[in-house]
Amino acid sequence: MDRRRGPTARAPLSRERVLRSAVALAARDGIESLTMRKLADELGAGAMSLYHHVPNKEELLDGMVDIVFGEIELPPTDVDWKTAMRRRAISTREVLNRHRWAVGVMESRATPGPASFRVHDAVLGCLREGGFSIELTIQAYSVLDAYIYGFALQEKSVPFDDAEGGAAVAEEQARQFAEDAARQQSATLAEEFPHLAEVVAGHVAKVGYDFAAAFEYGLDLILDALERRRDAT
Amino acid sequence: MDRRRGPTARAPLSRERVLRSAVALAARDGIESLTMRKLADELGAGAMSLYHHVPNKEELLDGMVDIVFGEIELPPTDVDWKTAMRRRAISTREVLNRHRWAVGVMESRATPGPASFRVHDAVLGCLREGGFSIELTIQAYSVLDAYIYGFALQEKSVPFDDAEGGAAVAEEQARQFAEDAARQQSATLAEEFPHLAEVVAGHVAKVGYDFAAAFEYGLDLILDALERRRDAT
DNA sequence: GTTGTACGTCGTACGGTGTACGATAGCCGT
DNA sequence: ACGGCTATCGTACACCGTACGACGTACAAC
Repeated sequence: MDRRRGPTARAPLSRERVLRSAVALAARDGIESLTMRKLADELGAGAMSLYHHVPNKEELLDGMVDIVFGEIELPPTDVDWKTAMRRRAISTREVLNRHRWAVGVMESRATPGPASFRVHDAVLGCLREGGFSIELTIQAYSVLDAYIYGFALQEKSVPFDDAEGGAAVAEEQARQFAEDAARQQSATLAEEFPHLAEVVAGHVAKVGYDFAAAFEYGLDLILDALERRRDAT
Repeated sequence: MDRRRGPTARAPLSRERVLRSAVALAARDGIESLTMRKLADELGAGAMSLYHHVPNKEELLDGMVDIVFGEIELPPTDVDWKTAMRRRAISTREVLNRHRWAVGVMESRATPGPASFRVHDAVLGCLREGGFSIELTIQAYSVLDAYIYGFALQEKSVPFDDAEGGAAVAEEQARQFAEDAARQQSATLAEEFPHLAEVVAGHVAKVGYDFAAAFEYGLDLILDALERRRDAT
């Protein structure tokens, strides 16, 4: 059969096309249903054809992660370090939120790609030019990235997106837990975990929880603290 | 055959025993080789027997995570909030480091167990009694946990444990990357990513990288910043 | 002591996974 | 025209989670 011409023609496979299709498939159906066979179907190809453009599934995931890194906005160079880092942090959260699977697969993946190197380098450069010593730059980088990825990790394991949904889910979860507690002889939620109950029932369920706002609050807290460390001594 | 007496006797299965064996197996052989069959072998039982004590593998993982949470030291109540949170944060990092797989499986797992509730409640209580408002307590909890888990996540994806190993690996990685760059027409690492090169070659490779120290530096930075926020207004 | 029943155990089997291997078919330099 | 090269893909294998049903045994009722 002719693979290049005619109405049944198909664009030729390539590493780029394979990776982009994989990202799209993961976005649409979730990472756990990203299968070599499904991915090949998506591309109108046989499963084994993929292995001519990607050595194995591990490296496929590596490549996907690097595509995600490529979507992160580099810290702008025409503003002060603080707003540059702020922009880049917010962009990173947005990207990790758009590709929720990415946080999960980044862990256990030790070989970063070029896009990853690019943002690491830009961030370090931004801090150095902002007047941070090498030691402080390393620390700042460590704290910021830990916070960003950790926040994305928490956010990922929560089944809602907006503040109102947060309130609803919190209420539901509290109700269900109280039910569980009632089923056995144990005390109710409010009795056994009073502080948790106070927070959930007394605040989150009332005003909801805005992830974006919470993220920026913590981010500014860290940025301010870093600035103080930089100006000390 | 007699399963209860004689030299071939074997302790009866139970949810507790299954979970503990699973944690041990994951610690020994890595989480990716934790298989229902292997776990059953480990317990001297058939694979399907496990399903009478655990509904499926997902809930097996949930149970394992809760065992890990149970190892986290609760914030002590006889010291001020700051040292209590410090102790608990360091303990959490140690536990997540002892069970590297835990960070990876926590994500995507949305139903927390009793041990998890216990530490959440204790942390919230510690902050509330430390004089934080409900809103600030939620923020503090969010920032701290994001930092702790994010740090553990970064640490996990690094193949060494101590500072000297860090220096060695950094050097090796830099060398390998330079080699990759040389193989194509592209510039060398130092030319393309100057800030990265500066940090890796100029500092990490020289003095090494001490994860524990870095963690505590960032932790104190955050704790100090939280204290300032609490005392403001 | 007998028997009915419920439960813990496990052999087998099914559908799904990643991927090794070898056959095939089109392209290009000669 | 033709021989190598490379991309494609059908088939097969080992391994995974787990549904199903047979089997042995503990225990309560009689």
